[in-house]
Amino acid sequence: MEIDKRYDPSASRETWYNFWLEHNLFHADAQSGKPAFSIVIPPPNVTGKLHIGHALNNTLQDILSRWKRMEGYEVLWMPGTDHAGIATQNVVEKQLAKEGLTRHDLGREKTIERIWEWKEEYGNAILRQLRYLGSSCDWDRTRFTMDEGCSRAVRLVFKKLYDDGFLYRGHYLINWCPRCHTTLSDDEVEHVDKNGAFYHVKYPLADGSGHLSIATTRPETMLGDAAVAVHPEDERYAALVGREVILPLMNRRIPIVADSYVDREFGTGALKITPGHDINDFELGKRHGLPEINILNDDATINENGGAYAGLDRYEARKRVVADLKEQGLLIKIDEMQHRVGTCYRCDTVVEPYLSDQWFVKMAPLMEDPIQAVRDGRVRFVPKSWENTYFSWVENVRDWPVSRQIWWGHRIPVWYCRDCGKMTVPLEDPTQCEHCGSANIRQDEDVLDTWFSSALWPFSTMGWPEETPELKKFYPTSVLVTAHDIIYFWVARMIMMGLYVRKEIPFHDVYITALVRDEQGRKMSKSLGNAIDPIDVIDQYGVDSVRFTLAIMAAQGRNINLAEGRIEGYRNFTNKIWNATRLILATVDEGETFSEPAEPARLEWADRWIVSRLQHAIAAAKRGMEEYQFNETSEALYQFVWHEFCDWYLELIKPRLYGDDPGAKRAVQQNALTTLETALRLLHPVIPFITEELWQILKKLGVTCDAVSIMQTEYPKTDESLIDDALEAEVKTFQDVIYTIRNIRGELGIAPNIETTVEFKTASAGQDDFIRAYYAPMTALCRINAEPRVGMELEPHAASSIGLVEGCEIRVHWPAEVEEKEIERLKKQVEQLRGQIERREKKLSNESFTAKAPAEVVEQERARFEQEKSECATLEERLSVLAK
RNA sequence: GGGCGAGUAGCUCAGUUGGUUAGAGCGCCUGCCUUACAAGCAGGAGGUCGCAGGUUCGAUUCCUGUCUUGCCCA
Repeated sequence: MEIDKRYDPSASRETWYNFWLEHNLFHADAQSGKPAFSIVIPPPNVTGKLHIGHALNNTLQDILSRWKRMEGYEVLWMPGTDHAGIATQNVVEKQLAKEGLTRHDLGREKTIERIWEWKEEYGNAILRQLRYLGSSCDWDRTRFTMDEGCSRAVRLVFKKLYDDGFLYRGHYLINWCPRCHTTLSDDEVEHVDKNGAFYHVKYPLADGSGHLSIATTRPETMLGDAAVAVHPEDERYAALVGREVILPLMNRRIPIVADSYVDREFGTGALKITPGHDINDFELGKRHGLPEINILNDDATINENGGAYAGLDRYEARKRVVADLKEQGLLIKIDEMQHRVGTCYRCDTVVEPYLSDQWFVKMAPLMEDPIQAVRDGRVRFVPKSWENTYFSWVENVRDWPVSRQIWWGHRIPVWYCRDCGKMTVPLEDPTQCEHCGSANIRQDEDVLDTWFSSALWPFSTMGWPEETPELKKFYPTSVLVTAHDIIYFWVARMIMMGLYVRKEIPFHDVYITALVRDEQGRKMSKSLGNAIDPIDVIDQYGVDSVRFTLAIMAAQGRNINLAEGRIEGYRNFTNKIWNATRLILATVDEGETFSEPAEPARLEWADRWIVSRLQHAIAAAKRGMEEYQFNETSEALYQFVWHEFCDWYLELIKPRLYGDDPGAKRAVQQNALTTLETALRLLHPVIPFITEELWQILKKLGVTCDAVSIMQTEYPKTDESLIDDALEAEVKTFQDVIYTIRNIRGELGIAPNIETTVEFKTASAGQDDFIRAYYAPMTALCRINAEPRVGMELEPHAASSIGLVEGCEIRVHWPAEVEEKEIERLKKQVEQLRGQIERREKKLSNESFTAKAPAEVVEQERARFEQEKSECATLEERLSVLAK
């Protein structure tokens, strides 16, 4: 039977993904009697494109899902997207701009319609890309944060929070993006280092007796200054506290206050206070009862409070302010300074602290239970160290501003009465004020932060508030797989909402993946051009190779520095599996089947050995899966398939596969095929496509169970009775003999196609038997003379090299001209051995070692020491014969 | 300034009750188109495990300091 010389991953990907879909194999049955395993996908932005981080994250979720299915669980992997308020509205606004329109030209309703249209047409590209990756999500259940069910959940939770007193409206300083025209929560602001200037300015004392020097990086905000603050224990300024200065340019009298917030060492030790435009000043202002003066419009131009500067853009205003100060002789100096500037995480515009009316969620009381849930292990972070990150946020949590001044999203369900001024927060849209009955009401203009709906995702996707079969079966979910950068944004808030709304944690485990960076450890970004596009590399190397690479690199660390070369390396691995199968199949006749197990009597040591090794591989793979050590699983399987099954087993059985004993051939085919089939099942969660393709071929041969797909088969279990430690040790010795002979041949440059004579001067009768028993495979694996020369009393042979395995002298004969090479080789080995002997001797003569180290360690050392000494003596003797 | 990480082969990464000669992939060198695979086979070179102390019979591993570096926060 013949298959192609190379594996074609792209054809395979399409064929088998469609096959799984046709057979509905990803669908989770909420009525199933099997134990449940569930994952909700971290919903990617509906505008998103699959990047390598998604590829990693979803590969791992898919590995877990496929593995658990094979372990007999009813698995739900819930897919979906989030509406990504700002990002999505931006996309459509850009479209409108091309038509010369703004959203205000269109109006709210029409704009939202346009966004829906866009979403329907282009929105779910990323879900198609997840299919490309092989994700076994239950697509029938695909959800969207703005679909009817999720929106209903948002509405209910909002009302519950309001009724319970956890929502309030406040005039607060928030982060404002002047470009997106919206509020950002603290964690949507990224801080970047920028080169700026540090301006030293004179503020004259009101009584004309001199001036105070203040220093600022943002001189334009002085238009809104409400005070100057100094440290209460700062002797330089002690006499000035309580007096006033004249605010330059504005000619306003403002007080000098004392507050320990001020850092005496920094700048001049005197700080201008602008409560309307700096969060620390805002808090300081509250303490001192200072006015909050807002000098900005929402597009970051100066408003009427900025006097002569009204109408200027903030940066233009800065220039003018500085120029005017200079002209008036109030500018002392300008230093260069690096400082951190908050920018919008979506558009990189510098954000402004801005006074605004916002809805806030009171977080501290809601976070008490989430803190406890992680403390007592109801929710477990893997790796555990991420708990620190979680705690550092939840224990210092600030109230959560949930208003967003955009149109795309869940509109805040609050109506204000123009007559009585009270608020109505109903479940259904109202026609009148519930307090005074007036119809003169208006709905809040803002929408909710996208993360508000994301926080409900684990239960809103399962049909809450209905107590659906899905909720009963699959909630709480088993594990959440996500990256560390959204522990604040998302993970903590899901735990909070789960506990608040359902009195239940949303998931048991939180597996935090590493971040994928480029090979130099830099963030992958469009502007650097260092991003690896998963779709590109899937097309280039095949999806299984990409998945295997991500899995084997998914150690529990912080970063994965991904080099494309590694994908190529693991592409070769998939091809290796393909060709191993090809080798066996080539020996199978057309129409032949293998539904019977091999007859044990016809099997040989090599067969029992590979089966024994397989048990170790199964155990390692399972351990890795259970502990989220996907790299361990992948590594163990790679090692087994390539370096044990292919390198040794297949080489060892070739004589039988190609031989003329039909009974032996059939038995070894059976053993090889079942071992291969087991390996395919072990690998399936990681590399689903090639394993399915090969498994289907084996199925036709009757090697497999009769399941429709490898997806439905059982994940292999270790059978302890098949582990044969004695045999494994014996084979290890056999391999050492082969390595020794190959090494000598290689070092001496004896060509592989030249047959050499090798003789074995054994150290015991048992060794004699061993060499004779394994002699035939030795001839095949390292081209040695068919005639065994074995014995304890062999005469020395002049033209030969010596290698030693467990005291047995292995003499490889060579033609005279390699004598010099042999001397070199021996010298190198003797030198190495002497070093080791010296080190060990030192150790053994150290009395504190022999006295304090465990007896078995000392014994082991001593045995090795004796062994090495005797080997060294043999080689030295040989060297002296050759060198004379 | 505070917190959390990282530093192991030329590159990218593994490495736990502390104990042979520290591993893998890629790259490199030598030889092979050996009837599965040149995306392959066989052999080889390459590391004082960032640096300095400490604990220990013994440290890549535990502790302290230090340098470099990444991320988060102020």
